[in-house]
Amino acid sequence: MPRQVDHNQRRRQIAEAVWRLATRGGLEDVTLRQVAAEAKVSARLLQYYFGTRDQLLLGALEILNADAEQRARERLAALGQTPSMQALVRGVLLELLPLDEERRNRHLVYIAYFIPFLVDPALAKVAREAPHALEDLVAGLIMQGQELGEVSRDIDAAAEAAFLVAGAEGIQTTVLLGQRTPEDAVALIDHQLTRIFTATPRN
Amino acid sequence: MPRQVDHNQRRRQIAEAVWRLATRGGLEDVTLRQVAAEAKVSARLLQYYFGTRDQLLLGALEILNADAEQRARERLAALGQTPSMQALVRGVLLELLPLDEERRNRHLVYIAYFIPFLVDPALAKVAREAPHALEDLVAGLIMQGQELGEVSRDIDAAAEAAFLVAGAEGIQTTVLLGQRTPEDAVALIDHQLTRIFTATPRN
DNA sequence: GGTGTTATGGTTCGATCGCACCACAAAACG
DNA sequence: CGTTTTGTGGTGCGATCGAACCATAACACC
Repeated sequence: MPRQVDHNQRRRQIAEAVWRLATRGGLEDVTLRQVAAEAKVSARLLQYYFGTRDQLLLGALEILNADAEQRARERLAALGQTPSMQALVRGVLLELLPLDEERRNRHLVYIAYFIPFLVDPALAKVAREAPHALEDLVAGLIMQGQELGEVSRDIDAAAEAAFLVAGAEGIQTTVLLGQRTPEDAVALIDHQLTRIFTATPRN
Repeated sequence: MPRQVDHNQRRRQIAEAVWRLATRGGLEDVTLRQVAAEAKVSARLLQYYFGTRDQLLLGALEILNADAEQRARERLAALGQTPSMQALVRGVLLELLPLDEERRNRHLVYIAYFIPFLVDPALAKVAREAPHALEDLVAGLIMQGQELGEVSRDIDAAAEAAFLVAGAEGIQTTVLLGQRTPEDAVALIDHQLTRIFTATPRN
């Protein structure tokens, strides 16, 4: 029956099984047999599409990252043509929070991968760039806010951006553990945002 | 040769082996045989002192938590008899940062345990209390700072405390990944502290 | 319509896993 | 001094792991 199948779709189907297992029981539960059963394919297919187990884990992560990036872009685009800098920063930070099943699972997968990130050089390279890019993005938005008069000149954009991103990441953890509701998490973010974005746009 | 051995020391010796393996390769590398080899005891001893593998993981975590608590108390006591509220909050937050090998490894162990925390009810109970207690502690210190005039009355103590703890936790992650130096991490914390603790003590 | 390539299922192997079980040495106790 | 308790090593079992291997059905191409 072959040759009419969409390889990307197959890889995605398998990758999603990896995510589900990783969020459910950590990386140690991501065995070839379990993935095969979860994805409802034969174990042989995993080898065919990804090769070894390490390559499977890496491949599944890359697909996840590509997904996350696209979804973030979509959500930011949904803010409209001329959003305020505050709304943009808010959108970026909220992307880090486990506000829906998709984002929750994504962060669980990242946590499951964390230790390998520190050890395996191949994985480390994948992780190195993203977070710093986020900080720079937020810092740039705050500085634009200063240009537009939405943010006081007294604010240290870089320092505040770094702490905002770090804070969102930390809050994410508490939400995952059930120590805080998503609503409280958003409220904490907004509390900091209203502190930083005090001035009214000069326009 | 038995009966003159210190059980607590033996358990600690084994627990330390668990930590080392967990920080090195995640929980999936913490097998009974590996732990036995790392702790330089026979595999049989693990069963004798901890029982099943799950109990071993849980026991090792409890020892780690007890350690962390005692070390934190020591470090806070080292601040002197009448430290300022700002210094106390700083001490608490810095405890969350991987500033030395001990704290770095401790946080790596926590990350390795994170997924099981969400799944296994026995582990979940252990984790549930600690972080919230930290937030309450910091919030209390900030409110004391308001009483003493170190902190403006306009500050929302609870919200700031939550964001400080979350921020410290998020910064910890970036330091572990090598994206930020420990010095930068401390500087970010201090930047927020000097914002909150503006007023001079009324004496 | 053969022929080669692509996609898939099934099976097997050696290693390793958690854990139960057995043997025994040293101390404690009567 | 004998017996019980406590601490330790070794070994074996059933299950499962990752990965290699074999077979073959469906399509592409000529």
